[in-house]
Amino acid sequence: MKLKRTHNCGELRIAAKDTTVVLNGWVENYRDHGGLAFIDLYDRWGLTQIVFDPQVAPEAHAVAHKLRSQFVIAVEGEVRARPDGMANMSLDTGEVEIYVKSFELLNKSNTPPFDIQHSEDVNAETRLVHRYLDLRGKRLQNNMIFRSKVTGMIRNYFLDQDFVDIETPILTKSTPEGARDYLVPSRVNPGTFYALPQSPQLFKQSLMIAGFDRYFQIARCFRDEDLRADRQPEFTQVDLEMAFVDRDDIMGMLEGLFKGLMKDLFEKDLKLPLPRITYDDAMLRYGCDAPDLRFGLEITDCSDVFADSGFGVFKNAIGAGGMVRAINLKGAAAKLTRKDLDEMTPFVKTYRAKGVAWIKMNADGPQSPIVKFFSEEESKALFEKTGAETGDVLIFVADSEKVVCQSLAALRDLMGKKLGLIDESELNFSWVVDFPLFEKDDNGNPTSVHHPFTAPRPEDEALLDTDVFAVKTNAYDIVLNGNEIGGGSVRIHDNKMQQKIFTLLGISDDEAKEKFGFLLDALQFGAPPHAGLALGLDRVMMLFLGTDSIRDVIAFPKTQKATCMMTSAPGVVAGSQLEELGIELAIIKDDEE
RNA sequence: GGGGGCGUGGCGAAGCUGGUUAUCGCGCCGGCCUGUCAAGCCGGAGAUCACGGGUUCAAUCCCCGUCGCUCUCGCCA
Repeated sequence: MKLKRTHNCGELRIAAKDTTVVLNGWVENYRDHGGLAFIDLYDRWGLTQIVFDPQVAPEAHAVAHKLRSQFVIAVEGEVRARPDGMANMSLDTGEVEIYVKSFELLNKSNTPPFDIQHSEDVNAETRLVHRYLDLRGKRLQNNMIFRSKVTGMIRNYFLDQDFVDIETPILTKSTPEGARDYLVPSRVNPGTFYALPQSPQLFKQSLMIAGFDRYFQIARCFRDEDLRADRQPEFTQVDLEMAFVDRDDIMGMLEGLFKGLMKDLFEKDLKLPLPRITYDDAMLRYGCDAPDLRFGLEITDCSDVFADSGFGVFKNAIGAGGMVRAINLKGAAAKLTRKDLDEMTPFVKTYRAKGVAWIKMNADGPQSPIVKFFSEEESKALFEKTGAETGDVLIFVADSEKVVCQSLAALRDLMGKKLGLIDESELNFSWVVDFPLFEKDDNGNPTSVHHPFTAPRPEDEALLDTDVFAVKTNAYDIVLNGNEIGGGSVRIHDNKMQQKIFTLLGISDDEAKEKFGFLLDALQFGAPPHAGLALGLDRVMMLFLGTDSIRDVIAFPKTQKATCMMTSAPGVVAGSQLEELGIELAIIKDDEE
């Protein structure tokens, strides 16, 4: 190329008028008036209007009409102030335009398969096949640039705090529990496999034992599980670990990070310390361990009111070991129609609840299909307990604890939106603490709530021998607008305790040795007390950018079936490659039969 | 593994109680046009109605299956 740019497409202002500049970029749009022709030239910095005037440069003008969307050009021309009344104040460069003297066509472009600057409504297949074009659009460009800015700030923060950035292996070892692993066959060791890391957990603990007090990494992680709007098979964690610290040190470190980000990115002052709520409290009041605290609508347990109720549905649920809980939708009576209320039942069936009961507190008395079953004392106790007043709506779910919590948590979020209680511009951070160490799996056996390296609270250690499900941990999740964006814990740094936890999890000594032997060994060589946390960077980006899809914050995301539409990954491989790896496929493709 | 939504020129939509020349907007191609900025005016091209099967005299439309995208429950230590 002969014409190398002197400026980018977003930086020229009126002060540059009468100078000669060279711009490089893509043609976004052309408006050919036969005489004058205008071109919108853009790059990632912005957009500048180019003018082809036959009186200024007849040769350039003569070929300008051949330019098309996405052609790549270089123009040399004079910066001029736009004529009076012709400035475009919606553009940073809108007070100027470039009168072309000469230009160079650097490359042509096929007609793009969709409008690059307005791709929101285009079907996902087309956009993902041509991801490089979607990424050329302003929205995704801004998202990726924003992400780069944020990761830069995060790196600077931790480096300023004297953390060491250390890379850990991508080819590592499969571990039991947790998500399904992505496996990579070893050519040199036929029949064996590496696993891609679900997180650098064991490496960062090893780094603590190695003395790299204050480690961090922006690390790629891999989990072979089904995808969601906020879940990709490969995703990014901001991973950190510190030695000689306790829970509050980690939490304080994170609070400092977010305070800085909020200030630098949004010019908001984050009030510290962030609110803390215990896991038990969160489950009771919000039905989930990552409550959205932007609005109220707390859950009230009404089981004691209905333990002996004349309403069989409630009584039986309680009798079966379940519970009845309610949400008082304050002042919602006028906003919710009968249809809204009836639609809650199919909504909660997703969570295996049988239905939603409701009471509309009308001025002329409670309106409800169920209130006739209540005794006067029950009604009185209920209204008192839930604070129900005229104009409110009470909604109930009666079932097992899990179903009640899940259903009411989902209803709470739904109603928060529907009733307009959520300020979408708010970024509401909080901590959830004191998680249990174990929960019951399908067979009633203990399984880690966090991961098997989380330490029990010292004061709860005795419970490990008597009531494992009562043991709490110094684990902590950070929650943003009802989304868990990160979590961590104080780790086990004692070999005996680690072995004990493995035993409680039903991991045999042999298996523990095979899978985690190195960790058990390392814990015997002066492992310091340590704790850490991992942030889900993609989710943080989604929330900061206010987007509903994780695909909007990842340059080359995968589809729900975990394929890449641009590269067509995953793909079949040559038989010779399999042979080399000692692998034989049990699945034969149809067209090969 | 289960449930829901979607699939019609390049893109976005309409159509369908079964019979249409498959409609519209954008884009594309050609022409006109010297102040536009998602320019305007005139003309034109472009569609195996996702794929396969079935019902029917007749299927874009109804039924079954498959594929793809998407939301979601399970799953995600």
